[in-house]
Amino acid sequence: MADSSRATLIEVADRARTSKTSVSRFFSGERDRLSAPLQARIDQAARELGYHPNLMARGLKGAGSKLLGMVVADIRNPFSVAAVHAVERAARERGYALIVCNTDNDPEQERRHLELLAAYQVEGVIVNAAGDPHAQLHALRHRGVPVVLLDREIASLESEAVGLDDALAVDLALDHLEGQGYETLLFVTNAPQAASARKARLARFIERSAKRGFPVTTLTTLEPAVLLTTLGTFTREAHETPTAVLCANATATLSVTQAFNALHLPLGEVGLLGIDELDWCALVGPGITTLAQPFDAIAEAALARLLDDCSTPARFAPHLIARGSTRRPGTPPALP
Amino acid sequence: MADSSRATLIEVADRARTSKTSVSRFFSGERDRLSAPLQARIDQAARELGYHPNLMARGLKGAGSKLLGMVVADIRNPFSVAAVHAVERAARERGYALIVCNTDNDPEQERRHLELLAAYQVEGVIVNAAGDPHAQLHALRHRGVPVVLLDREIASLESEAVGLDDALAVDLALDHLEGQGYETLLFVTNAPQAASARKARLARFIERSAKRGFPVTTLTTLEPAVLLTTLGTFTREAHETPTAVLCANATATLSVTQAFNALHLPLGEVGLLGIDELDWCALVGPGITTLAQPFDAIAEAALARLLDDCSTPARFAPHLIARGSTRRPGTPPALP
DNA sequence: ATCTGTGTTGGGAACGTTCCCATGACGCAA
DNA sequence: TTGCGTCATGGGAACGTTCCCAACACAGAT
Repeated sequence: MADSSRATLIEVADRARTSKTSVSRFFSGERDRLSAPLQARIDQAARELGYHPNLMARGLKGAGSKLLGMVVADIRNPFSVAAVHAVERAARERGYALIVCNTDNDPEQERRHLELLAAYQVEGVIVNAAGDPHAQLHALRHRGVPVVLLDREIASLESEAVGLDDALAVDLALDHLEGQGYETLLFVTNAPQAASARKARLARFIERSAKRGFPVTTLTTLEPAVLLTTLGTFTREAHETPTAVLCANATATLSVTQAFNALHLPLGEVGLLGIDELDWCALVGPGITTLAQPFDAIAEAALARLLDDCSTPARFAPHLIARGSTRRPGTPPALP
Repeated sequence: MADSSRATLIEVADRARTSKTSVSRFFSGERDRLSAPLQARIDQAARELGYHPNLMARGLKGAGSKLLGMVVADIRNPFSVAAVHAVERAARERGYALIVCNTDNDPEQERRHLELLAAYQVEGVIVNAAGDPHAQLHALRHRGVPVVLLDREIASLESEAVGLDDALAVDLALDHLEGQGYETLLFVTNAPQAASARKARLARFIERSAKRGFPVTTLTTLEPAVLLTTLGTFTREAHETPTAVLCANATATLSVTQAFNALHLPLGEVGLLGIDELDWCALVGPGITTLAQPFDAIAEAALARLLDDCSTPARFAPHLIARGSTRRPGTPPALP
């Protein structure tokens, strides 16, 4: 049975003694237009032949490919993993498959991948941009393929971005750190470059810090040597007031934690708060306080924009997970 | 310019005053069969029209779809992330795109995804199986679509598995732990069930331990409550000899580390070694010793089997990364 | 001068589907 | 009876490619 090597619509039609049109209808949701006996015959014939529609052929002839594309800047980044997971899940629930492409932060790869996705007639693309491939994105858009930007904006397509509310995230972080008694703050991020979320967070930090009248200290590299010396002098110079470090994202949190380790900085006495929750944050020393992103909501919103193009909210609030790294010695645990 | 909304082969041909055949050749690697002036004309016409081949159409007409499918059991598992990253990269280098599907360990999803991939005419499938979808796999195989199993074997397709050399990994772990002076060992894994790698590692641990004459202690759940009590009594009862815990994979390492934390077990004094390297392993206490998998080699081998079907080695040796968690107090650091 | 080979080009038929339109059959109002 | 919607079905032309085969030109060998 089930010689499934290549059953086609026509073979099913022949076996069910009907026409390809009817079989096509049967498999593309117009089943109710067929009489009961015919439906039964088709169903049986298809089952016997192990028939499954060829989605390439379907995609060719105008009908939707039921494919979505997702381009991520670095799939090993925990942020991307969480995002991919959430998006895949949301897509699946809507009957779409997801082609995931990784660019390793290479704009050239990004361009190539976008062209590839276009070539596969995807019905929508979610981009976590590494560069600024506006040519490719506009081409897609112009073809009628909707595009949603995740976490990183691009100047020419600003309106379509979905992601964390960066300003709010920084505000929450500062409120928490201030509430815990930290006064001198250092903001650490990897080079902002084209990544708009990093830029937005950095800008907000500078703006808010200035407004509070605190000295504004930022570091925009994760280069280990620089990080070590900066962190070293920062904590030494400011040691008369409680100091803390705010990390702009998962990558920064990892590097900074490594630096804390190398310098034997006492977590908590020197505060540490990271944007992005990671599964090891609870494990290091007294635990690292983080702001977690609501990925399911973000993914859901991205798909809604893509497919239903109802304009769901685009910016989401993070969730504070308070741990020991922002509890100064002798201070009671923060209330939940 | 670049009204790329839907340029087709024929439009390019018309504009270049030639035939679709020539344009087709130009875009499918037979460029050198065309005279230089013709090539130039086609190139210019295509560029002006912003033409890109429609891969759906190409995939339809027998020619390869240049698509590969990958089904992973849990994309949030660091193992899967590393595997996906390596496979995507290797695939890209060979000119293939990768559809990544996540099953969240649900056999039903797995079946669905395999059927989906078949429907997209993928040219090969890499499966990190959650269940035992042998019907779907055989159907694919029978259709001429090669299948490679990653990390988890399936009884009926045993020959095609690629992954870590589980027995060797356990042996290396035991050698290292023994060399560091640990005598009483506990092996922790999530429930083996259908996951053959877990089973293989567990079996090897039992076999080797028995051969050495040590008591064989294993735990096959990561349920926090059970883990805590087991770990507690294990370290208490055996405290006259140096004890250590061996974790079967990344997930186990995470859970066990959490338990160590909760119980305030001193890392190193109680040994800890995990199979699978994780980016936070260097950060927890004195660092956690791990056995890293050579993902690039594994991915390369998987693709080689898939596409060139040369039978490259199927089992790979892990790489020991010795850290503080397997260094007993008063012992000098292990030699590299 | 004719034959044969090689290199370049084009025409037409697939591939498996969807979709437009045509065909009957049937029931019901005129 | 005729006329006319409605329902169930089928035939054929797309969709954008690739690939087989034919055609032609031009070289060198006979």
